[in-house]
Amino acid sequence: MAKSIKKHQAIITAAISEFKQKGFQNTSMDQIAEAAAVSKRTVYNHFASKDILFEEILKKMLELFSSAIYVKYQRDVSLTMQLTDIAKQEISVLSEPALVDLAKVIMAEMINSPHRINNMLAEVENREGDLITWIIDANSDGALNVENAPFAATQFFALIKAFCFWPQVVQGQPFPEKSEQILIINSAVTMFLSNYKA
Amino acid sequence: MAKSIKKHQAIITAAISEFKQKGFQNTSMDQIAEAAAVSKRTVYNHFASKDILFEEILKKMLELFSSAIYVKYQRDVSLTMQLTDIAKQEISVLSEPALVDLAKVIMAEMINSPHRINNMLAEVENREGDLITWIIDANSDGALNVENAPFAATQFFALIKAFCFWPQVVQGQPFPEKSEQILIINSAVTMFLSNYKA
DNA sequence: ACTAAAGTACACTGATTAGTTTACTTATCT
DNA sequence: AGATAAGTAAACTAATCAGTGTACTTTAGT
Repeated sequence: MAKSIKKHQAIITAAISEFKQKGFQNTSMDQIAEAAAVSKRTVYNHFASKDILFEEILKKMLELFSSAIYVKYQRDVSLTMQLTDIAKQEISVLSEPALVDLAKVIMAEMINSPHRINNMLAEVENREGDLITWIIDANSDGALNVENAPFAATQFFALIKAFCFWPQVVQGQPFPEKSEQILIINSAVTMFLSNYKA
Repeated sequence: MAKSIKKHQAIITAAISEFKQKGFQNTSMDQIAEAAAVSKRTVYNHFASKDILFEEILKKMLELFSSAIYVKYQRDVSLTMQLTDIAKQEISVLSEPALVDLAKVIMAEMINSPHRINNMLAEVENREGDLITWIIDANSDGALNVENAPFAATQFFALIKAFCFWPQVVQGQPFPEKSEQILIINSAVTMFLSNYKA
């Protein structure tokens, strides 16, 4: 039943588009149905309620961004290069417009249903795990001098997100140009290493 | 007419309390009236519409946080001490629960009325101005070596807000203890200076 | 071609809510 | 005390919206 799948997709696509324009609360099921060029009844045949539709969409969008950062500490590669690589990977994730959309939708729902939101946003936020293990490895190799790896990881990402995430989410600012990205990354890496290099 | 003023205050207090619990959209005027122990008609006699009530409250809350950071670059005081002082002032502002409430309410409205929200949040966010001038002064005194003062100021505050603002707003985490605050501040100051000290 | 699943159009319920009206009561000021 | 400004209670309007029921049509698989 290819038709059914197509309709299903159309509903999801339309709902994402509407939600990110107006938020969850301000989007009616009638609007979604119309945007999807589908009858309202069909929307309800695919998704039992507005809440279920919302959660399935959040889940779907989250999957897009659950990819881990690929890093492994390498003794024979300069710390600067390794950290730069990590930063670049993070920026390439943050630069997805869909991620900003997701973050906005989630933020807008924060007050209304914090329970539903918290885990999800934590997941988007917590791409720090891989950096933490990298730091620990570099540390036990004697290359870094970090007492608190999670703390340091948060600091490193903070130096990136201050330019490449929060301004976009909160103030709708455009994502920094490539040249600015390089500045941001280099400065974060230098700052981090000038403080934590063993 | 002291009575009238009291009612006015009660409405504002109740509205703030309701908004921060449920957001703007999810709070009805009946609920506000009830929480203020006031008739609904009285609410409308004081505030012509729900939107006007909302904007007046946002204005009022913002005033609470428009205080500038008090800093002036001093050649004869160590950079570490001066920066630590700046960080402490920033943290004391961020630690106000009312600020987090305000930020949450604003975030929740972001999608629905970005125009209304943008300037306001920019104001809450932009406490950086004073640090920028401090950096410029320190720079021309030869104590720092910063090419881009606003950029550096953003970095410095990012190192604080990553622990003392965003986790509270987004995930409802508790504000760090005094002992943690000291760690955060010291680490931010050290990191900043180890990179930018002339 | 036939059948079953899927989709449609549309009217409907029930709940919520911003904002109003009205007839009445309570404070405040002189 | 009497006039006036403010507050109250409760019913009401008009709109929106989630979700349902139904009778009908389209599509897909065999």
